[in-house]
Amino acid sequence: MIVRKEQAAQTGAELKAAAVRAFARLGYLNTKITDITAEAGRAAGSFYTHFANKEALLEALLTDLLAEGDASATAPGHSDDFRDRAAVRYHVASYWEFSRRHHVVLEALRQAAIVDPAVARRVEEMTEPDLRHIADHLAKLSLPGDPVVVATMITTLLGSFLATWRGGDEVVDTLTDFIHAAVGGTASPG
Amino acid sequence: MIVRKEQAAQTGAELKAAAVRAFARLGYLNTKITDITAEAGRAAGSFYTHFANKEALLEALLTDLLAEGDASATAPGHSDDFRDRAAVRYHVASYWEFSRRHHVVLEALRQAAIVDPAVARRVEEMTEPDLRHIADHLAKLSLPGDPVVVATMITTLLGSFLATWRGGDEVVDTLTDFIHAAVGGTASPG
DNA sequence: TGTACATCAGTGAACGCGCGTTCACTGATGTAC
DNA sequence: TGTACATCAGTGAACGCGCGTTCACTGATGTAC
Repeated sequence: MIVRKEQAAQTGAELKAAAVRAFARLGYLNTKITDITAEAGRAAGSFYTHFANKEALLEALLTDLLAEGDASATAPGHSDDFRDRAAVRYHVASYWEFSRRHHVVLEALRQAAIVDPAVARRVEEMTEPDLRHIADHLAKLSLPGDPVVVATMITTLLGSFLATWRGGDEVVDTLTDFIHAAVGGTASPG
Repeated sequence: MIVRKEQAAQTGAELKAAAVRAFARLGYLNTKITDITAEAGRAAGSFYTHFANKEALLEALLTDLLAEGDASATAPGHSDDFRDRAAVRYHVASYWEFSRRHHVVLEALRQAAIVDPAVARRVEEMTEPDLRHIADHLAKLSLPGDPVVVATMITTLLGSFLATWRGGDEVVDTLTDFIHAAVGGTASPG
């Protein structure tokens, strides 16, 4: 039998889920190890059977997130001409959906990055492909500024705006219009 | 004589200046009281002659910042029609200049806000007039979205982008073009 | 299948480090007369 | 102006709280024979 291993994995998963709930309630930086174990209904010491420390748990959550991201990443071919409003909307909507699903972990990463430069670098590396992706799309347009700078503006705008905004889907359209117009897209009838 | 009082005020000012240097080097959240006093070349206990705690010192820095802000706030009349590129640039440049001068304190406030909801509220209150100011300008335009939402996008973009970007003045122009185009301004020759 | 021993997830009290904060003390500045 | 006392900024060692982390212990699961 391998019941014992499965039990342990299960407890580890429960601790991660409890951590996400605790982070959502208290914020990553304010969450103590005992907040997590209490949320999971376990003893304090139990935490260290599964994770070396709070940062290692966050790393595990990041791994889960990236695994899911990769699964849905290479989506069906989409237009990459940002003069086309639909192309912009596709990207904004993807980003929005991802942000909405994972906002607790993303916010936790942001907070961890503030205190720990190593995490900051990690988050940057993680964000870099997105940036490159968008910059590549932008390179085809005739922009007033460096494509990388404009791409940084767009990801910054999406990242921090979606992180804080507690609105509905109409924001996706407003963001789309904003960015579409900003990169010189043709006016849309809608 | 009032030498003693002056001396104390002087030391208090030195501690604030040392704190800003320490925050710049370590980040607000990572800075310990003794980092500040060491930076100022004083004993640890000296701190409490001037401030109740680290947050009180930050509040003092905020007061200084607001005082300076008010002094230069009501600048000579500027165009408030955002279809006019010069009007947009004026606002972006003001924001940029302010951000650049005070980025350490602004970043410290951001960090403090993460850990303490009371500070978060304070920062929001402090930012609110700016938001209203911009929203008012935008209300005159025919935008695709709610002016307040668009204004939030603009301040979010400026705030977080300028906070992280270590570039020169050419960014002001890129940001101006980005925002100007986004709010539907007419194309500019420059 | 049963017994004796080994392993290991989980427990929770205790330990100890880091750091904010205090406090008895010093020496210089201010005040009273 | 001089003396005696009061005040107060500044010192730095010590205190103590909060919390991350450890560790001896338990009881259940797994293994050997």
